[in-house]
Amino acid sequence: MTMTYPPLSRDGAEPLWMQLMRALRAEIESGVRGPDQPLPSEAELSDLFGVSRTVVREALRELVQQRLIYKVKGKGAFVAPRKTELRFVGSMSGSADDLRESGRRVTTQTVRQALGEADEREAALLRIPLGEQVVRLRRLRRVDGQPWLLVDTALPARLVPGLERAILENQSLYDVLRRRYGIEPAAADRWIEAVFPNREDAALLEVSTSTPLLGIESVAWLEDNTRFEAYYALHRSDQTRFYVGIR
Amino acid sequence: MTMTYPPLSRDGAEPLWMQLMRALRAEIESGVRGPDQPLPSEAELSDLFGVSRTVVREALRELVQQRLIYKVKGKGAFVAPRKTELRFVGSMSGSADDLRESGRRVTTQTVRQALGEADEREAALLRIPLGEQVVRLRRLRRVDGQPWLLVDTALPARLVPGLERAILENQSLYDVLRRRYGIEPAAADRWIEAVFPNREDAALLEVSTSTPLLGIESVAWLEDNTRFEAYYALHRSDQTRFYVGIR
DNA sequence: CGGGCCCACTTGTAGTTACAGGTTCGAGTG
DNA sequence: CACTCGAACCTGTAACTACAAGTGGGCCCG
Repeated sequence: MTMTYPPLSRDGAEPLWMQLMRALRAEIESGVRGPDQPLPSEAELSDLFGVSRTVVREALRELVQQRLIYKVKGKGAFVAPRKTELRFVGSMSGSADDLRESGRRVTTQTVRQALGEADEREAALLRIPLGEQVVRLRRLRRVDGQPWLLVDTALPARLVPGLERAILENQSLYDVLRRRYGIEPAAADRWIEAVFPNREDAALLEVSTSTPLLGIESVAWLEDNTRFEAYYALHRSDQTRFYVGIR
Repeated sequence: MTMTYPPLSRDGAEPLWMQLMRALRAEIESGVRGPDQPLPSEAELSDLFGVSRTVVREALRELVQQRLIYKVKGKGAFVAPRKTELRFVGSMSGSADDLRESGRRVTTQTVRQALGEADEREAALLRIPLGEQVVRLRRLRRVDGQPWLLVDTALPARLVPGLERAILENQSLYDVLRRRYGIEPAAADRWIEAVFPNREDAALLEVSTSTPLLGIESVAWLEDNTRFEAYYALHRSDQTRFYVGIR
């Protein structure tokens, strides 16, 4: 299997290791090498591409981190099986859609809806400058009349002009984002913790301040890595549980 | 701020970069450097610890990946803001593998390990008849010495003969399942809730019975839909949060 | 006093060498 | 024939050098 590789450019526009990483990734994703098939050794790649082992190792390190390959000391580097790694395939949506399908009556009440300036936490999560305009939403979601979820959402105003005036009652925010702003979520990070609510949140959720709740922080982004939404949700888990599927 | 660092051991038991990474991480997590405060430059660290810049860069790279620091070209490395947000990557595994990679000392203590007959919950989750033999495990996982996770696992004895006698201390259960029984997890469902521990569990986790914990129920299955594992895990979330990446 | 440039310092990239430690496989030995 | 042991090969760790490229402060000049 003697592949012909495009030569690497040494004009300094792009690091050698990145070019090499791309070349190897393209080859792997093309499927030329099956799962668990070995890549050429570092020394061989070094010769093949005319670069130092430093560059080769840097490129392989990146591929390992992307979980496209794995390395075994003393043996070599191998194509990782299951190109779609097992991951949490959670409801990308704010869960409204899923619940609706289950035949329950889901209502969403907007408690607050306003323009504001990003505080430190929002700026960090959304990767925007401190003080940049954001649309803030505080929404209470009920299922069959019972308080379920209290969500504080922040979105960069630049991405969603006019959202501070949109009617969101009983709508899925993700639906609005998709239809009105063409926003297609690509991925998200979420952190889940067990917390107590403060007095105000407890009142809205109709629980005592000593009821343990799920606190869920989330940041979601587009294909191009633009962060478009950050939220913190308080989830009553005394009646139901938060579901995560992994496929 | 002239810190006194413990000297690095050169006996080869642990790579220099990992020792250095640990030393820097301990310092950062102790809080002596505030958020966005600069670390010593690579050259300074090199001198301070008497190692090459190679070792320093390797250690810093690891800390960047753990999101404890960030680097800016031409300026330096800085303590990342956001609290001690220890990373807990959720993939398929029981989290042991992921944590181990982050260079922390993960120990697993088997509190109980026995054969038994499936109760109603286990039978329903595993889709086996009531009373069929199951292997039950109760394991306590510590990270850097601190109790982290208490897991009650049930597996159909038919699928894992002899597991009730296997030595599981400090091993990843998923590793054992894979190597010894050829079990390859294909998917899983998980439900997360916020709960209080009972007295016994609280004692094991070294928290009070009024500390809110994450309760995680999980059932995992093979490609052919055979359920091979059901567990309920209690997760301390006062020190770290449960992370879910959605891609 | 203001502006621009240079220099010192920083991280990033790339090359080199050396050796440690794990894996594989075949030659030689009992 | 089985078994061992070493050679060859692999990745991991560590050292060194060199230069590119970004940052920031201070000095000099107009």
